[in-house]
Amino acid sequence: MADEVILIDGNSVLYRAFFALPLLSNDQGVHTNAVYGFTTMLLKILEEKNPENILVAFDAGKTTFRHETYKEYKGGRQKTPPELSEQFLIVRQLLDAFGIKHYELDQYEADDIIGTISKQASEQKKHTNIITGDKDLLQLADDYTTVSISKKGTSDLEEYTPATIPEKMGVSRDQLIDFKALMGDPSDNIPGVAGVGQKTAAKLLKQFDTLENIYENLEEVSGKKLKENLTNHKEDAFMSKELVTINRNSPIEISVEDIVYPGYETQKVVEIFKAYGFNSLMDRIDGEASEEPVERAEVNFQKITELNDDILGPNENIFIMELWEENYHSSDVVGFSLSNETGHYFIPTEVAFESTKFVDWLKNPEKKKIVSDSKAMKVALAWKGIEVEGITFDLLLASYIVNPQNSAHDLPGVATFYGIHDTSFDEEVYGKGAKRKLPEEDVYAEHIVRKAFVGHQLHDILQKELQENEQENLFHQLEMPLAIILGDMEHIGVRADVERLKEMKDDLDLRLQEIEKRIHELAGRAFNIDSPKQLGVVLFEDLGLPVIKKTKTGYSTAADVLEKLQHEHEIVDQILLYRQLRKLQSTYLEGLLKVVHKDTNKIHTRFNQVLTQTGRLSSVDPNLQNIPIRLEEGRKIRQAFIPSKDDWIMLAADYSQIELRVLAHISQDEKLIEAFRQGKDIHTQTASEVFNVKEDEVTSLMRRHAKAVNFGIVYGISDYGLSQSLGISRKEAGVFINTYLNSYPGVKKYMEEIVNQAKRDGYVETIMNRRRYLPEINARNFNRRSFAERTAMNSPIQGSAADVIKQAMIDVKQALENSEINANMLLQVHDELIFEVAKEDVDALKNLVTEAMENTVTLDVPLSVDASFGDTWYDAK
DNA sequence: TTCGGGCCGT
DNA sequence: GTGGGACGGCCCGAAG
Repeated sequence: MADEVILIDGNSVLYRAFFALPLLSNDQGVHTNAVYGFTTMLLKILEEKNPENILVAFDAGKTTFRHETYKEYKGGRQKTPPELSEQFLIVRQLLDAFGIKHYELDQYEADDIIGTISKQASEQKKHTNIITGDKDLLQLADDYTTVSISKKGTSDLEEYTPATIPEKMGVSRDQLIDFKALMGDPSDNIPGVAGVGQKTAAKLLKQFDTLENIYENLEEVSGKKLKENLTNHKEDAFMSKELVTINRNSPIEISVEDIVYPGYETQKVVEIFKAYGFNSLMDRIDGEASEEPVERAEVNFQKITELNDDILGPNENIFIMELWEENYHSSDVVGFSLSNETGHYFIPTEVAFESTKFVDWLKNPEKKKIVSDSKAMKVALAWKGIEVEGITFDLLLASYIVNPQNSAHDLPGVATFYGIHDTSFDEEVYGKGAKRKLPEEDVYAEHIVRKAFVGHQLHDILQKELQENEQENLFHQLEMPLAIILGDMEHIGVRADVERLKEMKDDLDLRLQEIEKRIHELAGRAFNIDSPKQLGVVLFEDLGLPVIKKTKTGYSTAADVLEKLQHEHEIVDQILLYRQLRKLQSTYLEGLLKVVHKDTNKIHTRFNQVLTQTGRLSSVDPNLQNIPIRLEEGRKIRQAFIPSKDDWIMLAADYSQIELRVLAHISQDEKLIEAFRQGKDIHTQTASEVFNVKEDEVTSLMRRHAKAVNFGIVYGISDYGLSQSLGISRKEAGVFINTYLNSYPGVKKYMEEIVNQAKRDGYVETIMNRRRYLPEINARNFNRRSFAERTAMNSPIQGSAADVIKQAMIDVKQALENSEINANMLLQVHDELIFEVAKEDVDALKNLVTEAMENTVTLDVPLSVDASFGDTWYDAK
């Protein structure tokens, strides 16, 4: 019905939404689930009801006039979770953005405000709809007033009118107050009459109509016990009645006329939705208006045709290099932009590279450049033979350090995150997919200039946040220098033995053909083995093998399932072999051949430095951090990674047990520290502790189990996870874990403390102050909370290990530059570094690298590095 | 073009 | 009692 008065019980709706929805949070770790739920409901109401007046009422505070009647009112209530408290502020901001009035009154509850306004409205014969999650408000229903209760805390509303209440509640509208007075309400600590519940209360009211009548005719009440209870708790009953009666004459200072709803301004709502990450709700706000472009600052810029000393004079510059492709090893340059105290400039690519002045400016370390993605810029320019210097601040990298959970790691994304809307997204300017193309120069010139324009603001913001988080060292001393080193490694590349790759591929082609033929024979028909769907039909329908596990879409044909079916049918082994070889073929042999640089036979990966939640790097195009090693067949792929020069060889140096050593250090567990100090085999040592035997009595099975437990500890253990990896029951796994934690009390204490710390601060930290925010650490959903808890345990370990090797890379690089050694650092694979080195320098390099890696940081346990070399990566083992 | 299943690494 | 190892990237087929 249009033109209704809408009255919303803010507290109740927010509470309901909070407990109904998973604990969402926006990019800054602010919880938003309740506000989100509230908003979906609000939008629905605005869409459906088109209200003329609307008010959201809130409870004012802890004490109310009801506490004068009964000081235990609402006593014993659980404290409002802090994740919810913070949302009460947000929801008020949201209402302001919508232009919706909200109101609270000292000493009164939201119910009383709503009761008073709805009384006014009814007297004016206005139709009113009350939205709440609390059935107590049903007493306000009348001929003009409908009460809507949200079901399960969602925006699903159930409407109650005086006509429908008896059916739904078992008593009439007029009896609701007496009903509650008899029953009481444990959640509000309202006593009611002891021994009287819903059924008895309804029965009594059916017979006597009102509370007063019951007491006037007490002798007619059936049941001795009940009569006794009523007599003994008469005071409770009438006090309860007083408590549950909504005050409809509260001294509010607003009236129906004051809560006229003018409609919202789209812009304001868009902003708040963006701020809290309600992207999915964007298209529900007024369609026409929401397409209005955000008002952006006017940016006047100059297109440069000739560089001069004035423009290039200043010492602080925001400098943007726009690349067309993601892969900066091969990308064209779209253009440059520059913003400094003299103005904003677009510099076309040709103008730039033909200008000696500009190239000199790039190379000049005195000319300070604040950039976005320094590694991309450095590598792209390196391919053109230019060594850019003077990069002092990488906006993307800083954004990652300050907010690793923000996945928008391009400049417009970062700007938007901070509420700056003066840039467009690349997709908006260039299009995406097949439609991606370069627009008119004016258009992309402005786009690129705008990126530089917002750089100043972002620089200020990020600098401040780095400082507040005490992450300036992490940023300036670790990540910034590392970006340069990684860029060098990527640009140098790794030489591939293309002939060897081709040989292996041809060989595999033949073998795969044979296996495929054999599988089709065994199946009795041809089908696509690469299709899990078709394979599932063959195995579980045609051949009738037992179904062990299902996936969302059908039968699971994963390796662990197939392994259990090995004895059922000959085809299973063939499929496992096929899978193994097919993986090598497609991902590694064909995959690597595709990315070998034609002229140099080198492979140039890109390390993503701003992606992982833990601080590790990742590697793409190709991923050189997952080249096979476990199975010999796959390991041979490493024979195709060779030095780039004659008489050079490959050297690999890896940290031994770095994560467990980090754990020993962080947890300060005495036994663990001692084990590493004495250079013990840690898995054997663990087995000896957990199984309570002497070290020389540890069997290989014990050691295997202990190793799995150690892994589990590092990953943030769950009994289920361990049971899966060891093929034992969950119970047995649980016993292992407990025994472990009791053997290493320091570790146990760490695990408990880190989870508490995460609950308190909302984040955990590494030894170098790298943060990970854990918004779901207090989630009520077991699953989400458990996951966050494991993450809290794991992230400081994995992340600190990542810090250590990053620092080691910087130290190694520095030591190499100070030496006469001819060598290149080529790859990082989480806990190992790969080099190529002139044969005569190999011993020197081995010493240098081992020394640098082992001493890069001082922990309370020694770090240990194993280094080995050979003619190929394969042989460096 | 996007998603899910599967599988490679630390 | 729940659902469940941590962090990634790339291949493929199938669906949109």
